[in-house]
Amino acid sequence: MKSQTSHKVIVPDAAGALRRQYCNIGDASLRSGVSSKMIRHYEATGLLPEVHRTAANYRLYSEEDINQLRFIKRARSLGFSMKQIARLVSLWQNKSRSNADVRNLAMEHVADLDTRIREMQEMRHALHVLAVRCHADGEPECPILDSLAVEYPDRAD
Amino acid sequence: MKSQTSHKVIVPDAAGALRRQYCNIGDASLRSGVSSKMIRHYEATGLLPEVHRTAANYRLYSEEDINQLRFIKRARSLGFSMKQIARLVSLWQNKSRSNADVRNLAMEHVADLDTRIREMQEMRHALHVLAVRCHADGEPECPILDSLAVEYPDRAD
DNA sequence: CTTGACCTTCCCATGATAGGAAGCCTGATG
DNA sequence: CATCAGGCTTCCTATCATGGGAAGGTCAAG
Repeated sequence: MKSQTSHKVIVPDAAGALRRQYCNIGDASLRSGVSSKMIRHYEATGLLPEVHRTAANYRLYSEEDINQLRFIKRARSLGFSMKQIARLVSLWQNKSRSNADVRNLAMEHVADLDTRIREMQEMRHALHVLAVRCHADGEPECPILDSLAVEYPDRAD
Repeated sequence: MKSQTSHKVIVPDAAGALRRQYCNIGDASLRSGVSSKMIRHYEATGLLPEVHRTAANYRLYSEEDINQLRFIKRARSLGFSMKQIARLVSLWQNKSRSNADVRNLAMEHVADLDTRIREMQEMRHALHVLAVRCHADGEPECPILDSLAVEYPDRAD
């Protein structure tokens, strides 16, 4: 069985002592708010390091690992992409990072959010204008459908 | 070869006459603004009917087909999902539809947009607050990372 | 020893879109 | 008529973040 993986294996002898510091993926999930599925996925994509394993191949998470999961969780809740989060984690762990780099990353994401918010507000506005023009009286006549069905524009967007 | 498909085949005899009314997928794409890829995809998922084919199995699009593509294109640009668009198309083609149904569908989507806009505005706000607190002076000290790295919250979200 | 709750890996699905390969068809040119 | 470009066909793959589920191994309590 996979003897050439790089993570350290916690041998049974040491299990008693180490169980106090390490927890299984289920507990890591509970304590971080990240599902076990996603924890494994983050590991597979390199966002998380390969953690320790028991002799039975169970993953073992340290406090530090769990803090990293929480970091990722919070970054996700701010809408950062996985790629951005990978950069954030790397900055976080780099003691000689520049806070300017972090802020640039954040502002890049803010600009991205602004774009998407604006697009959705435009959709929202257009739709709402159509909806208030609709009598909604049970008749087939409907300005919303009429607007979608305009015939003339013979050009690609 | 696939003799049991349901679409009508335009036989070569009729080709001359029908070429004036029908166009290939590339032209349909240009005239509707929907990529050929997506036109085929919409057909595969049942959003579009199976169109006519030439004897060589090329798809042929009528004016009506192209209008339906434009309808879909505009609904997409308003952010409706494919499922919602399927409902919209079906209402559009139902001459005894109720405009109340259409407006309900639209308002459902408006509510959805509102939710997503609000979520993104909250992210945007939180991030911006952090970003303006960051000196961005090249030092490692960074309130953005600090905020992501808070240690205490030992609970699932 | 059995049982149930956990863990492992592997595969599949979502939704809308795009890229690409391999092969056939068509129209225009030499 | 032969050829060549470009358009068409189908089929497979990828994206992004997430989750569902199967088949099988592990562990602790009874």
